[in-house]
Amino acid sequence: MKEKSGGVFEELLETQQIFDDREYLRSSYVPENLPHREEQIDKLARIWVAPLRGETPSNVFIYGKTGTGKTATVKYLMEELEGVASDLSKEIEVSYLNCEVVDTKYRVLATLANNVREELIDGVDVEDLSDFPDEVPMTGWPTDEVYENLVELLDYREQFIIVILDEIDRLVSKGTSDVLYLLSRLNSDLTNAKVGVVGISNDLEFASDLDPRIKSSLGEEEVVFPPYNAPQLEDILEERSEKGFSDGILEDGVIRLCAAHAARKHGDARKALDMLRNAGEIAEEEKSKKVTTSHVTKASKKIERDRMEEAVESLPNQSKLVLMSVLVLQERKSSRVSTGDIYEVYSSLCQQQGWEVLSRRRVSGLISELDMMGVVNARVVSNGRHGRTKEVELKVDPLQVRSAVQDEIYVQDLDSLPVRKQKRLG
DNA sequence: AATCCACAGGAAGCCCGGGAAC
DNA sequence: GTTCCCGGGCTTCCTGTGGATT
Repeated sequence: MKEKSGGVFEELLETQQIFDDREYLRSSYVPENLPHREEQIDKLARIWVAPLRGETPSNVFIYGKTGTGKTATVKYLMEELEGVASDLSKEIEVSYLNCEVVDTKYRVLATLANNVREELIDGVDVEDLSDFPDEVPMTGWPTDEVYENLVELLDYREQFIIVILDEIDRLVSKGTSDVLYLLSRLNSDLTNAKVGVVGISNDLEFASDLDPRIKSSLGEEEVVFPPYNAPQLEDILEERSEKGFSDGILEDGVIRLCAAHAARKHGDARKALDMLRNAGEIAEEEKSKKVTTSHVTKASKKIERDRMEEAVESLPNQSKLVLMSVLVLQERKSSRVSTGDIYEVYSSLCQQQGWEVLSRRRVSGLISELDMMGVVNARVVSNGRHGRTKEVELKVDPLQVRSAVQDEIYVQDLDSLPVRKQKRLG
């Protein structure tokens, strides 16, 4: 190995360092300073100071779209809270659940119980362990027994527990909102401990189809995180890039461009950061001395491409076949692809694969779905006597479609596919 | 003005797999 | 285990429609 020094690694070391520490440029990183969230932080801090004073904290609903800093703000405040609590030797525990993963009544209660149990084991002498309720298995117990177990664990000592339910709207849409009812009245079953519930939702409307009792009890306080505008995003990016990038590596306008892109996409700070980091990575690959706006443009395209590729790959097989039909038709006779054309090609492709042929109605629906995803562009046009149809146009790179689709589908002999006689138009 | 094409897209109901309740 | 229920994918049937053609 030694004689090879001077090779790859040294070369890499000699080139200009783009990143100082790219961790700061990831959206998962929780910064200690959250620009333009002073109002929300202030409001939440007022709520969560309660347990430090020995009072029960109010339950809170937090609303805001993705990338508006909800989770980061809450995590930051919780760290602070736990820090201050241990200074004052108060028992305050935080239990964080992501409801996208923990998405049933049983799992919420079980995960919560096990979290509480773990904290408890850390907090008290190990010899007491035999008194503890058992660990809840991830399946098997009746739900009410899990609940009793949880209550027992919570009440084991005087303490405050803050339960954070991230992506809480997932619970409601899956119809498991009765667990929220249980949580909302948890305090009435407790004597030593007090629980505060924090619900974080991407969906601003989600509370509207919630049982009014749950709504009023869990939503005692509401905090809204509005989307960032472009200047605010710039501030955030500025702050992160100071730590994340080497000094002076960013060309003027790079941050502004990233912010502008993301501001157009609903003020999503996560997207803005991804774009900035990607731009840096592209600059690094190109061994560039600076990160320029053209790197940002490339990053933006790359992100879009990756998104599309993932979308196409994760499509159900039937949809892939429909997409393939659009591709075939477009290559064959260029543009002006109509639903009827697609259906014919689709059904023969289907037979070729030995698959069931879906109905016209369904295929029409699948085309609409592809349209909504942005994989194709479909618009309804009327050709007078020749009827109304959708004109479909591929919106992604044909090569991408090919590579994504070919894993599952082997298309043989495209020339044998039917082509409808070209009708006269205009 | 009336006709009629080639679909769009809504409504209702079927089927099937999986999870909860019995 | 069985039964029940639910949601999603799908079909069938249907009504609606913009504008070239008659």
